[in-house]
Amino acid sequence: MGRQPCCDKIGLKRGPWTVEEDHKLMSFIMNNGIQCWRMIPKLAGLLRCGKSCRLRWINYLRPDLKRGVLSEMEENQIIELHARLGNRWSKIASHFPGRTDNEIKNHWNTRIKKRLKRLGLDPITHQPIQQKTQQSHEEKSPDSRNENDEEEEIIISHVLKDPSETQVHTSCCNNISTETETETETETGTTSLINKYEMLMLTSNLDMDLWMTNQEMDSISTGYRPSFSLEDSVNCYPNSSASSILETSAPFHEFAETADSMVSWDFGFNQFDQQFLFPDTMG
DNA sequence: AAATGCTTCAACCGCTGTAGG
DNA sequence: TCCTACAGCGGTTGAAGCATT
Repeated sequence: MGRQPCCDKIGLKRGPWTVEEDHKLMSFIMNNGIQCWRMIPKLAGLLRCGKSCRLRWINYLRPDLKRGVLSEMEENQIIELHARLGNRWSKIASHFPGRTDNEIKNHWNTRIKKRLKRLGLDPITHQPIQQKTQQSHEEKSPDSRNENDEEEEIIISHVLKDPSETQVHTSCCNNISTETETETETETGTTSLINKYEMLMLTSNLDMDLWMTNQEMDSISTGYRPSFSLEDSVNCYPNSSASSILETSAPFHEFAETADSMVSWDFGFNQFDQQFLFPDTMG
């Protein structure tokens, strides 16, 4: 006989998570860690399947998540990594501490894909769509070219570069500006999300000290450091309430200071997930 | 103000590799 | 060795919000 089924799917809740559910899941994980996703909804008093809990934690509740719009540099790095790795979102996400594969995948499908198409590049092969590119260039007289055109050319030449030229890429990314729409249009959503998160943190009776201690101990025992820089997170929201999260949450601030000394950034979420195992706190 | 279309992204679905029984 | 659960992954969906008519 094999294992017990993951969930019978009868009487389980689906759809968007409520604040109460988030609170329950977050409190449980903060205090007990993660050992078996199947057991978590039962132990936490949630009418969800373990898979749903896992997804909610990874994509939304994890305290090290970097919230807010992806930076220009991140976006260009995604393009480069996608050219090298294809649709391997988790691999790509592993290069962006605090970003989830789902987030990057969504960003790719909703923004970058369109951007590349607009630039005359095939989003799958990253090669120019020859006819269209030629045609569009012929249609434009030299006078009609604007700054965006120049910027697009920089991106095209950049994407077509040998992917191994990462160093060149990184420095060149700093000069590439994406569409101005991105910054402002997501501001409202981001602020709302941060406010929700802030409320969750403040209303949750979370043992952050225990959490931080476990993080510290685990990193010592495994030699692994968490992939997290709150400084980076704050940079995403220069005028939002994110900074107030730091101010009102001392453990986070301490964590940020610890994170400042981190050296290695290149590891995946698989490793990240491992650090949430707290064997000493599980029954 | 209402209707319609578009965009975004959280959440689900189904598949795969791995490992337990 | 086989069966099955589990974790993780990528593709897809649909609700909600926003923009346009």
